[in-house]
Amino acid sequence: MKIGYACKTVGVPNTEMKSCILKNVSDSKLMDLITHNLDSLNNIIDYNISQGIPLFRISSDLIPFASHPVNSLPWHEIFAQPLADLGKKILASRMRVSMHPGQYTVLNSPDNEVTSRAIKDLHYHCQVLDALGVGPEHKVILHIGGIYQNKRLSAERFLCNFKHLDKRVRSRLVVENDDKAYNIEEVLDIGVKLGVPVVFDSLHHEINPSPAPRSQADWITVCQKTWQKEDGIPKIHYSQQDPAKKPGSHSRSIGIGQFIQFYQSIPKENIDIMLEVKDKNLSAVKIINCLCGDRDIKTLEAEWSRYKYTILECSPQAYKELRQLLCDKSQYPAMEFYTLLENALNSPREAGNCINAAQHVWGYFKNRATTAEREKFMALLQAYKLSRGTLAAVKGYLRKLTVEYRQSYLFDSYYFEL
DNA sequence: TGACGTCAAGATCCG
DNA sequence: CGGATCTTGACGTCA
Repeated sequence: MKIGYACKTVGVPNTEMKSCILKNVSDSKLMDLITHNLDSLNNIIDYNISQGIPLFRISSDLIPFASHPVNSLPWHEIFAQPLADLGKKILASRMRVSMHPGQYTVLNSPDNEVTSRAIKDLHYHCQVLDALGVGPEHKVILHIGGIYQNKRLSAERFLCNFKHLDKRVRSRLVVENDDKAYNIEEVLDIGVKLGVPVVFDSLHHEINPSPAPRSQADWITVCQKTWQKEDGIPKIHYSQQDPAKKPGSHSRSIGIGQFIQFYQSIPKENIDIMLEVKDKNLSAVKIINCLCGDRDIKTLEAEWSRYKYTILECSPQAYKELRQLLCDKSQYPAMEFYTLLENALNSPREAGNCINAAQHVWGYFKNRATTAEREKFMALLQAYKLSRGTLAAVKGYLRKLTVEYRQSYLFDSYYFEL
């Protein structure tokens, strides 16, 4: 079983995808952006390997305006070598990758212009995976689309348009239930008719369930049967509702307790789980560390080193408890560790604790900073204390010092992200 | 016509 | 001038 995350990282340097707006597009701009994005993707892959994250969705932003007429670059040829090298690295580490066009790629639209753009976009996504040289088990995930007053006819239009896609594209496509229009039963009907694998999305299913009285585990089992040998291990999407936001909004992090409850209810074999969550790789590492019995305390210590200043900000009490939890080097208390972390991160932050944490971080610089830097930090901190300045300004300055003085321990910390 | 989702790019404001 | 903060963009559907 593989656990992974989608598109971007949190707290990993040099991994961002860059783009530009349409009116600023030029060949040279696109060349720069693609060069940068491929470098970022390479850094993401390296990070995934270093953390033992075996499943990853590549961002559609990799090639800006890829399926737009404004991009006429033969990027596929120009960047053939770096793409092939990336693919080799992915395969050598046994990582599984995927891509997922967004809600605006609609194959079943009655508007021919829309479907024609969708076809181009699907072609682009497959082209990336082809250029990487990865097999057909590295998938492109697609939703069915709109309803247009008649779901039956709209589903038939999907079937018809799908059958006209390139064979290469068809061999990579999988379909997924969405949170508004097509529930899992309807997607399964389409998937079975086309011989296309179906991805079960847990949160979409909770919001837009099929009326049929089946459990999530049952639907997953049915979906698993739509995956053939060449499609690889059946995959599902898992996410949790953000309690403060509208239905369908992904949670800040994956609650480990709720995840384990779900995990215990589903088939353990023959399944990969893609997490969709705001804290991205952080939740993936958390889940993997909790499911992996053979990791040791050093793994948690490395995690602690990245979370500690944020925890100090949230709750000095939790900070103490977590330090104590990691004292016994013969244990591997992953569940307790992450449960404590989650509780702390979910608690509201008090200014006093934030100031305390900032002063701890300042400790890295106080013996090497110039007088001007010291005065600047003190001024920002004082302004925050008096509600005349923001914590963001204080932390922004600490981040700047972190880069200037190359404090790698802080640079790898989530203090500036969480 | 605007909300929806996404979040960096771009624009503007501020000291 | 640099940094902080606000607005726009790019996509298609639906109310």
